[in-house]
Amino acid sequence: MEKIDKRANILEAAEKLFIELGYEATSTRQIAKDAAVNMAMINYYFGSKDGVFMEIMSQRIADFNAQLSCLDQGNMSGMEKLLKVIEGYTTRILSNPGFHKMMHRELSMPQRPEMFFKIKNSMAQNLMIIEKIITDGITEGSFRQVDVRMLIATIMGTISNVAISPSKITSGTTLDINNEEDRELITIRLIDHLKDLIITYLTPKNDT
Amino acid sequence: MEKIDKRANILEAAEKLFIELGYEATSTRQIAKDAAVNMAMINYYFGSKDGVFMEIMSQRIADFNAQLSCLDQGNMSGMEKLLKVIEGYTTRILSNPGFHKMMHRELSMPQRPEMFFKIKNSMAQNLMIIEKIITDGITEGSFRQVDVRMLIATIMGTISNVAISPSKITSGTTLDINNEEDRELITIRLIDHLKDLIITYLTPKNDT
DNA sequence: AGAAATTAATCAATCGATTGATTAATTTTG
DNA sequence: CAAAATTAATCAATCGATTGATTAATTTCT
Repeated sequence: MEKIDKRANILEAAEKLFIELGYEATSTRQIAKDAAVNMAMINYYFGSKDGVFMEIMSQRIADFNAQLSCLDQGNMSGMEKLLKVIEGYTTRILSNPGFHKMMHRELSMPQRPEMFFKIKNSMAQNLMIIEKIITDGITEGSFRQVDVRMLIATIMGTISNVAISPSKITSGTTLDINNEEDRELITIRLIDHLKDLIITYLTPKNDT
Repeated sequence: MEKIDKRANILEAAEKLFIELGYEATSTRQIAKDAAVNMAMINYYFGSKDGVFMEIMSQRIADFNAQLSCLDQGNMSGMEKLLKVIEGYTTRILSNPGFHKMMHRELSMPQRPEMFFKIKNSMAQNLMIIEKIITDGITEGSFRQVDVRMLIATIMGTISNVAISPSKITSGTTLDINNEEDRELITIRLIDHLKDLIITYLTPKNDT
């Protein structure tokens, strides 16, 4: 029988190569080879190399957004909401740092405008969720007055930095973000740090 | 007379294209065209496309390190030192966000190992400067006890995020990091934010 | 100084290799 | 048998690099 899903094979092999080599440096021949599939299958299933890329990105982004859209509910306090969202983002992004790396790379080369805007909009959407929570918190006085956009850059930037930068740099000399066990430890450590940072920074000072 | 420096022209045109399109997507033909130079001049002066890229990166990195290596001196307090370094980094990186973008892109594709390690080492060096300041501050009790590496990820990540992400996302709806005037405003805003954040986060709590 | 020799700079043309994509033929499946 | 899936072979286009020839500038020799 050995019925193999060639379509899925292509997606899997392509994602791995795109992450590793980037879009341009990845050839359709290499994708076909790694997927153990004839070259023409790529165009048969996805129309083009671009089609493969779009499919991968769209899937992951949709998946990402779906898992995060259900985080902001419930009658929690502003701080509880914010910490919950941060924890969700961190866990989600660090669960697949390779894809996050690829996404950022793509965002830094606005060559495929369609994909560029898809990523940008996805980010903007997530950003607005956080922005609303912080702004509301400031309005009702439970948060200090801060530069909201810059604070969001701090949150997102910290997560990205841990996900993308060579882990030997970020997390110390021993941990490797590409190792599953280490990644769990890094994730916990990052969440703890962000919580501590946000609580310390946003909690109003009790003046006399 | 009109003696033009073709070598410099090539470097300038190439950097612009590398930033905009990425290494792979930039053709030597386009570089030659934009530099108003014959194709063969690229190989004549730099040996190869890779040679051009290496030259650009090496120059910028050396320049960057030179400008920053002189920041950590003087008999300032730990906090003063740290804020000074952060201000220096921010100013320097935001003065050329395009290059920073390209550097991160390159760091996410370890295809040219030589360049990868050059960038990595440059970053590691800068990282160690900050780490020492923070660690010393913690030891002597002027800083709170925090996860140093993660805090560095926050500092670097925040700066990178502002430099790299589409500015409409980071800095609000009106500012554009590619506009010179806006960039100045963003730089000031980012420095203010980081100072506020770091001071708030690292200043020991005055318990009862 | 001036002719001769040497080096540096520049060019058009083209190389072989590789790219993404397509075709036409074949096999598998329902 | 007909539709879908798969293959090998091939397409034009583009890639980075190199060639041999030509011109401009510099150095050497007398």
